[in-house]
Amino acid sequence: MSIRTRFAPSPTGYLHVGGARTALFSWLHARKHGGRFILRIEDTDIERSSVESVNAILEGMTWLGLEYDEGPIYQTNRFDRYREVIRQLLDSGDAYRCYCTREELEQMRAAQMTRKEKPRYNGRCRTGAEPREGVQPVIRFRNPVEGAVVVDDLVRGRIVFNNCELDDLIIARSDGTPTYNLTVVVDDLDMGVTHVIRGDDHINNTPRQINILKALGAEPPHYAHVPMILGDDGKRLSKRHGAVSVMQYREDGYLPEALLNYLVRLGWSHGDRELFSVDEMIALFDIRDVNKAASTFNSEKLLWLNHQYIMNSEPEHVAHHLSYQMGKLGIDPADGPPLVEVVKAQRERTKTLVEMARNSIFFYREFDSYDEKAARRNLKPQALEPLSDMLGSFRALPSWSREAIHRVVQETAELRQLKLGKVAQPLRVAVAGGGVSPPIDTTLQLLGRERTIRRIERAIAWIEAHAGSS
RNA sequence: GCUCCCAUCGUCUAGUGGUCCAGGACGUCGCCCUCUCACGGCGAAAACAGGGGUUCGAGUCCCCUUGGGAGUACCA
Repeated sequence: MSIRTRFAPSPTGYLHVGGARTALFSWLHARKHGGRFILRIEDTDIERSSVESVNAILEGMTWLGLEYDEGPIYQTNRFDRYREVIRQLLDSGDAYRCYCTREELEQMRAAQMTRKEKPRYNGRCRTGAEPREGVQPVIRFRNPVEGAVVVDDLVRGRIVFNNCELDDLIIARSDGTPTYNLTVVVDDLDMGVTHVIRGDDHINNTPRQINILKALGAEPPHYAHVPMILGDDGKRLSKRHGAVSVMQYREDGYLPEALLNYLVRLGWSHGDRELFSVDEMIALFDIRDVNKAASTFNSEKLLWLNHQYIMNSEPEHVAHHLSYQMGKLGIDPADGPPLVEVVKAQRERTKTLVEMARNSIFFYREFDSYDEKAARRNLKPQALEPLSDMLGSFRALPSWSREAIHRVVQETAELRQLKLGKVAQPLRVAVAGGGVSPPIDTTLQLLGRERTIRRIERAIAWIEAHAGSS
């Protein structure tokens, strides 16, 4: 039988990194085995679900490149089918109506707690309860009281739950809408899901779901419960607790492949290897190799990985993502050197695309003022002569090539008997506005002759104007 | 409280009873390279939570303790 996996988020927020990793594992498992990956939207909680969230999740999946083969399937479109299954369970005696009120249930739980018992439904309506005036019943699944449920989890190994620990869960609310544990079971069954890969916060739901499946006469799928991701503070990373949206990483200048690579290494590894292309992940990933322990999200390592991808990916690819950041800064790439060349010049020194864009603004637009510290250290009267020398040389330079520019800078240093730094650094501040830029010849070459000359003139004027005051 | 899960450097991890005085990576700290910032190179500090077993031998198997996490909803 061909493998089918699914990612089933509830649309109550954006796609966060924890969900993204679960989706990635599920996606990888399907891709590796030539199976199919299904996206299902678990929106039965109408109160908390929203179309904005659905769009945010879809957007995140698209940006990461986790394309799905089927879906998105919305549970709210399947209510008829759930009702049908609930009817079936009712008819077979595997479910029953419960007329207990919320208040009664709360009291019951409170009493159990004080007795140090596990709070659970006591089965009061289990053996046929009379309808009560003014109470719309819920429907409960009749869980077996004897025996045990054995889950052979692909990452956890064997987990055994005694049925006597489980209670009769609600499968339909008093308004008739189905609840999570019922819809999951029905959907996974109908969609032919062979491997349920999800967060380990669902481990405790698994035996209940298996029991429902059995009542329906179905064979349970394989389960793989992957550990949670913890935040920097060691607490669970979730929507409720400091989870970070996948799309935030796009805004912050990360490449999707870098995030994917970081996520796949959280809880999974392959020897000493750190870098995996998506194809390599597909080839090497095995759900059985996933760790059991929760892991902590480490932004520093993600940053390093991002830098690796910026340095080693095709410059065209990086440039494509850089253009998004340039756009946010209001810069038109047509106003300066080709983005690809900027990428090649900047990639070693910027860890994010945001940083790269910011540090490259001066190629496209005039800067307002010099970096104060850099100007104080470099734009001094002593720099006047070398700058003037170079201004003349650059005007006369037959070809605006890196080699020629480099020669000018070097010859100026020799002529004035200065170290290269004493000449290059003032020049750098003059053209870039600050003390940091790619190698000086590359910087000038990309900037172009006209801009270079104008900026040297500006710097000379600035030095002369500030000569007295410093 | 109860049920379930987890436990190797600060962090991600390798390790499937001997080859581990525990390997790699991020980060940190030195040194080298250098026109700035980086990249790169070399090196250092840094861990088997604790206690009992089993075994000729345990990071690796078992038990307990401790510490984390999840669930315990007419949420998913």
